[in-house]
Amino acid sequence: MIQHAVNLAANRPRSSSDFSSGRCERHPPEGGSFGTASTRQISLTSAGNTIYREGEPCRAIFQVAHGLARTVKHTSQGRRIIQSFCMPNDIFGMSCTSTYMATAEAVSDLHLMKFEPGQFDSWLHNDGTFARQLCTWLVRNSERVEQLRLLARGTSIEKLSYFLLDLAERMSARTRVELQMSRYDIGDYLGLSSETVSRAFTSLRARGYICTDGHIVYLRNKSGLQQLSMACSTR
Amino acid sequence: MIQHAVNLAANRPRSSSDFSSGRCERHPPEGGSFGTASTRQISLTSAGNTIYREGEPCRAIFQVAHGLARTVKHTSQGRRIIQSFCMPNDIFGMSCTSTYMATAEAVSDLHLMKFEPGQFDSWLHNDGTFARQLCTWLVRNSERVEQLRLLARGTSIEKLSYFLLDLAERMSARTRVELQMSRYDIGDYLGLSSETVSRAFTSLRARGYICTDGHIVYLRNKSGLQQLSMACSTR
DNA sequence: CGGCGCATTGAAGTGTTTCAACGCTAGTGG
DNA sequence: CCACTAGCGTTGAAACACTTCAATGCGCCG
Repeated sequence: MIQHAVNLAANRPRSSSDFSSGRCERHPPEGGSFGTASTRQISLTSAGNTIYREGEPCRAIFQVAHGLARTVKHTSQGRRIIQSFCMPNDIFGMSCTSTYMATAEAVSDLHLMKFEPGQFDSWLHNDGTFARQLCTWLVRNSERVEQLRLLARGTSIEKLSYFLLDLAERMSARTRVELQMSRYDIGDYLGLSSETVSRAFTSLRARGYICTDGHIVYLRNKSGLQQLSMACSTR
Repeated sequence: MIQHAVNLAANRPRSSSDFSSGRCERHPPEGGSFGTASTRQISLTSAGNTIYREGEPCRAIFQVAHGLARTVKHTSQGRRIIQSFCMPNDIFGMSCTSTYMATAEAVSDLHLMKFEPGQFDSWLHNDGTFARQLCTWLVRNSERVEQLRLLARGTSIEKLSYFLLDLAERMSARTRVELQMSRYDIGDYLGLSSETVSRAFTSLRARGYICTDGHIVYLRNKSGLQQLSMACSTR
């Protein structure tokens, strides 16, 4: 069934969920865990490297241990969309076909846990707790992707506000957010050009909502950002 | 875990998959099925009715037997987004919280199968085949939602072309598609205003790619439509 | 028959993209 | 060691697409 690959890690479950240890927000552990020491392999990848390409047979499912990965798709006409940024604990590489549905790349230097795709089927079939955790993860993931669709009608500034707040939350950061990705990446994630993203940054800076220092962003007025992002979110 | 509600039925699995009978595209039945006669209840709802509202406690998970439903969300500022159109065999009403994450409404007169949400957990926990089918469904659903995100950068005409082809495929229609939803619905699904949708229809009509007769659309040049939709899809 | 909702079309306004230019930084090779 | 190059971020200006507001026509239903 779930043989392997489509990206699940589109978004990490909010706040403190930790799939690999069997914990899940609002759903405390009930035993069981995502893989065992014997099935895990840690691999290192450096920034810019491709982990796998869309269409390749799935040889592994990954979970980020450290660093940032992205999964990307290209339309037939060459437009690029970033499907997800994968942060520590995020899973990617699952699919309901036998090939990867997106390309995965290391944004920064990366520590990855690797799982045998074949294991998933048997865990799913034999371990009820695992199955429920995975399904919860999948449903939550759907919700996050849906949230991204809600952004569709918003302005670039609203989208960027949402993006920054979301990033801060996923990184468990209060006000200091390190952007490891480029403006192009952000644009391809939010459905904007890199120039528009840049202008949105400038605008938020001019309003005093954020200030930037290289790749670090300081959220100076979170409630202001929240108000902006409200326009395109349900929270 | 999956207690009940977020809409899963964002999109029905491509072509002939039939979740309820245990069949799934590319994944033939392996026994087990989605519910049994004893757990099913058929309910009827007429066009325009609300099936449940966002935020309500989930009392049931639904599968469309006949007709069309939609699930909608509203941003904090009142913008409406249609999350999914649910066609026969589509499932909706699942969530990883105990409340519905979207509102479900009947677009046309509707026959629904109702399932006890509590059952899901126990099936998931005890029936490995059910778990794998559900997870496959969820992953496939994620892929479809991702596809909708790919549309983000396309023009209104490209989006509408994709929408019409997708609808035809889901309805197993060759060239004759009955639109049960309004221009507003289509707009809120594709992230466009109803006027822009209307203009896109006019444009496709002018090119001779489609012709319309009331709520019926005839696809006159499918390869032309495909070429247009290519810009914002991966197929 | 009147009223209402939906579809269509026009025109003006707005936001984003595209093309272009420039500064900055980091990495490279002479 | 330093110029050189390449890539990224920023900003400007023009072009483009979509939205918004407005008006009209149509079909349906009470």
